[in-house]
Amino acid sequence: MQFKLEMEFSDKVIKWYDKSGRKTLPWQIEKTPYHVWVSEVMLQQTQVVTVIGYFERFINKFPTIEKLANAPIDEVLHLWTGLGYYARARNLHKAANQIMARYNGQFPTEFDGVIELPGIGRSTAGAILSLSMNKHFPILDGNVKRVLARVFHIEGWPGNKSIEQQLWRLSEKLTPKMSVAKYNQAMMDLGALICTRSKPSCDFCPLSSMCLSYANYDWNNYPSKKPKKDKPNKIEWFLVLAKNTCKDKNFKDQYNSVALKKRPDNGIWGGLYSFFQFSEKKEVLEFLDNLGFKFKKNEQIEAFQFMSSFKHVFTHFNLEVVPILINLDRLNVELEFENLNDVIWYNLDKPSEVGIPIPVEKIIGALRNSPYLN
DNA sequence: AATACGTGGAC
DNA sequence: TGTCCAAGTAT
Repeated sequence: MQFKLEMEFSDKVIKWYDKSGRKTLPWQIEKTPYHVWVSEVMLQQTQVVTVIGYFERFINKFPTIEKLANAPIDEVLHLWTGLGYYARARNLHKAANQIMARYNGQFPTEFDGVIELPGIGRSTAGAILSLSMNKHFPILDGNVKRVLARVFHIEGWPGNKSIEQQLWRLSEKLTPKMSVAKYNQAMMDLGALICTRSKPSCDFCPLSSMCLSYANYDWNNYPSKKPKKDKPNKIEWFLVLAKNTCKDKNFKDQYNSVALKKRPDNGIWGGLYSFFQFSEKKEVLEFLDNLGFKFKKNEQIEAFQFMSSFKHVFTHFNLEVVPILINLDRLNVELEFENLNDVIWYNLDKPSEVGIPIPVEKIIGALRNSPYLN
């Protein structure tokens, strides 16, 4: 009895995929473990339309696991700039090196070996093994969760451990022995194209005849919403130290450069290059003092140039960014950073290939397109 | 178990 | 304009 329902479920899903599923996304052309791996990681919490360009640039730059493993981490993060969740890029790079060391550059083919790699959890491991090797493993991404929660009326927020466990059991039970690759891809496509978050296209859904949410017209209640939480507001001063700002094109060796510092590998924007950041304004002055950078009172006013502040929204807090520009040329001083680690002079005309957070990109863009540095 | 981790699409 | 949340994982 149960057996029949499961067969019917996967059969309908697979037949729908043959007619209406996606088959020509960039990572579906050569479904190697490497391509599927990179795409699955990029697609974590990120929409397909955003990923496509990043995937193509990434694979073009790092065509093999070996090339990725041997690349400098800054280059990897450069290709990830703007995609967010930068730990994914650091873990990808780390995992590539593990694959070189442990598996001679061949992507592991056993579940235990795959899930051991940093940045790969149960769902991503299942996706790689099924999509690229047709191995029998279930997946449970946001799409599958939504489809299953609606069809079977699974109550509760899937972020809740026990709810997630229920969904995993369902996914295990429904995943067919045959055609796993097609079935898993079909479930993701079904969630992305038909069983969408809002206004699902139930008229075109192969599962409508067995869907409890369709029968009750209550798809909006499944899956349950995430509990709301207050987002704190934070403010951060970005110190923009600029030098060599001569714009005379006939004068060689004159560049527009700003100082950027590599952030620690853990925490927000880990491994990316940002301006010196301070949560208190007075810390900016203390920092300059410590560099031996003494201001006279009136000099300070001339030296500081407040650029337009702006808001940047994260998942878990709102950030107001206040860029403070100091044009070192005007002060006729030279700051030495020899005593500071991980500082680069980022040339606005010849950008370094490093990872840059979006707010830093915005400030750099403003410098390029405005008279700030003239 | 709950929280940290980015950015942008959709409505 | 604000809200939700997208092919999740690590700690």
